[in-house]
Amino acid sequence: MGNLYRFVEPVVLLLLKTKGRSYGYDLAGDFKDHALTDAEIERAALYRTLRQLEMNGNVASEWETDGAGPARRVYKLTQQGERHLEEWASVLEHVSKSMARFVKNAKKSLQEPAGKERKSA
Amino acid sequence: MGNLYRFVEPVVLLLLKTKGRSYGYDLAGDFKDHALTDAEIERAALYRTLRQLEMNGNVASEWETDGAGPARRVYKLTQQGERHLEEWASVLEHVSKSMARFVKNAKKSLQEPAGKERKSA
DNA sequence: GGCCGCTAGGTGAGAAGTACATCTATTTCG
DNA sequence: CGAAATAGATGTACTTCTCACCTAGCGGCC
Repeated sequence: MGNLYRFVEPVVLLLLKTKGRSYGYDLAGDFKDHALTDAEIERAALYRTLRQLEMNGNVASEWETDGAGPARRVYKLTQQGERHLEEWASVLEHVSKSMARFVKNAKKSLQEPAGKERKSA
Repeated sequence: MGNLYRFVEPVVLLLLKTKGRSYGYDLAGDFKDHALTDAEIERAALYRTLRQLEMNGNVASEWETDGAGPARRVYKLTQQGERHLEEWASVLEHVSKSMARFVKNAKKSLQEPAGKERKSA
């Protein structure tokens, strides 16, 4: 189904909520487990999503220079971001149910052995 | 979540499967009931989706000039289209479950009264 | 007849979103 | 030193989406 930035956003929000604080490279690793798509490709989406989330006040970041390796931009959820996650959850709950309903109907229709869809012949 | 041609496609496929045969304007009416978005906007998506589906051999069309009003381009599902619907069903089943899982986790995380996400203070 | 409104199908074009490649820099390890 | 891992980011061509807009047939009504 492709990458869909729109779906990267809620996952980032949830990961930050459960992890408390994290940074891009680390989150990229977690995405590999949640694995809905290519990890290679998510990277660009991930970094841009994080910055966009910060622009909108849903996360806040600060540089962390101590510890090993290059500096990391560490993010955490703001209160607004938490509300945003709630919104996402309710949107996705609705979408999920719609899809489940669709699947149920599709399966039912497909089961019918070339019946219903004949042209009233 | 916007319009998403990608989601117009499976719904069209299913509608054609259950209705047997139909045309753009008629399908647009059905979308109003499935009502996830603006009916005004779906229109463009719908017509383009139908043509694209035909290009890919998932539906076949013919003009119907009899009956009242302007001519209609009437579509029906091909066998390939039926398989395509099956594929969609299995993709959406998976996505639906992923989303449900996400929602469950999000709710659980959000419930915790400012617990887990503290910075080990 | 002239006009409105419903039915019907369609397109142009700018905005938004996406995919992939590529770049910089720091640190660690052999 | 040079390669690999860590870390953050962007350029850009491409696809998809949105919205406004267009053509045309037919029915009814004044």
